[in-house]
Amino acid sequence: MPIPKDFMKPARLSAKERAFLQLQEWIIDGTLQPLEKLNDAELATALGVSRTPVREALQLLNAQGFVEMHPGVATQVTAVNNADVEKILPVLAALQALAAEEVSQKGVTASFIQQLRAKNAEFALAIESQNFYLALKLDDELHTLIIQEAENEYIANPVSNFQAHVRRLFFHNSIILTAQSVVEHEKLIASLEAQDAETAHAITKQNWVRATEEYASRTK
Amino acid sequence: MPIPKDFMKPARLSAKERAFLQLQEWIIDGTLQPLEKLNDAELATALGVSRTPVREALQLLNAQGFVEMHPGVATQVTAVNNADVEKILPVLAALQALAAEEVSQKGVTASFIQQLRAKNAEFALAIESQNFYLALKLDDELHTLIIQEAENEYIANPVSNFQAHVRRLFFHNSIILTAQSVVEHEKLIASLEAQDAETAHAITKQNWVRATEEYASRTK
DNA sequence: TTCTTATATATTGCATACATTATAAACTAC
DNA sequence: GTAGTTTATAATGTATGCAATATATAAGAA
Repeated sequence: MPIPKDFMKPARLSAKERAFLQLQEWIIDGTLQPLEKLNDAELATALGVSRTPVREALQLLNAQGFVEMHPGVATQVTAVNNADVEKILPVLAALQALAAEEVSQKGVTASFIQQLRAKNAEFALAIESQNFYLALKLDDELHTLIIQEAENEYIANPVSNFQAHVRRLFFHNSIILTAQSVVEHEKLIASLEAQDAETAHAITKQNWVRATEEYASRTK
Repeated sequence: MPIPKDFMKPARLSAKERAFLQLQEWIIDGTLQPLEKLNDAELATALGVSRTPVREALQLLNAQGFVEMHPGVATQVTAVNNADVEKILPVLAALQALAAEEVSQKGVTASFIQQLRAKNAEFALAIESQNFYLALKLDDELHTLIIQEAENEYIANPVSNFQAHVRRLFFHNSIILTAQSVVEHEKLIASLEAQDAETAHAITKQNWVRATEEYASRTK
């Protein structure tokens, strides 16, 4: 019986990876608050490992913009500026729109379209039941499906980083999702199906731009 | 006499930062060839430091896509796929175009426009004298000026990473620059001056898309 | 011979001790 | 009392030793 390789991999995570994932989660969900001091020795004992893997994880989080390092002074969680919604979402929109455009040009299979529709149906249910965190997660997954299809890691990597930042903004009450997204998703899927790259691009961008504007109007 | 803060900073770089910058440079300019094995102990002695800062630098390079790590086996320089030009440039174009759009909407000062024109003049000279590496560097600097003006680190960070990858592709003879860019830059500057966001966006995108197409046509 | 199993080796991963740096407190000189 | 200097402390940065892992080699049994 052939065992899929991918199944074996997650079995053993290195201490560094565990530390990274745990700290990132804590920063995103607010367990570790913005500007909170991160003493590596303290974190090491808390995570049951030595300082080395903790420091390595902190440096990666620093590269991702979740942690600020001041050599010889302190390491701390970065601040959360709610106004950053207006900085991130346009970039996320541009990248996701580019992916949609590329996928549309390449052409798609029927089963891929079916996957998207299924995910959008789940998304609609989550919105309807006002489970907004689940909705955000499903929205991410829907766009990630498209990005994986684009097979462009230069899009996929920054997008996955931005999604993490968006999740943190969500936990700090900076983002809202509405039923309007369900309609937009369906339009997006239809344009992919019709290989209409221009519309696919436009709709994807509109999807996040609208969210940005909703944020802006709420804060006025 | 007030000494500018920024002047003091580069004076002392940590061993990790020195290792990172040196290794990145070596990977970009081909001193360290694609797929070359990177033994951290070896690199440590070569750089006159211990394994720790070297390993930290390698992990950052891994996050940036310059290094591949296979735990317990080997660490090596990532491969260079010349076809990646067609993956990176559209993304770089999309991000730089977004920056140009934002700057255009915000409005610009006369001195900023003057800076851009000066840089483009240098760029034109470099192209004319067929100093293509200098030209690439000046092109980067021109677009970086615009990106700094946009004040959006979610654009600036991935772009600076992509520029590093593009420089590596240049050293592996995957990219060419032509005098056409000089004309496009001038059009871009004019559209920024006129606060024409749409044109600024379109020109910036065209600037790299054309380079991509030139690459594609050369490889056929 | 061929497949299996030990074993040796090389590499990365982790833990810990030490060095360096930056800040704040205490102390001295004026 | 205040300014400047010294000293103490706490944090990060670096070096080194050891552990764990993966691969290749060699040995042994079928």
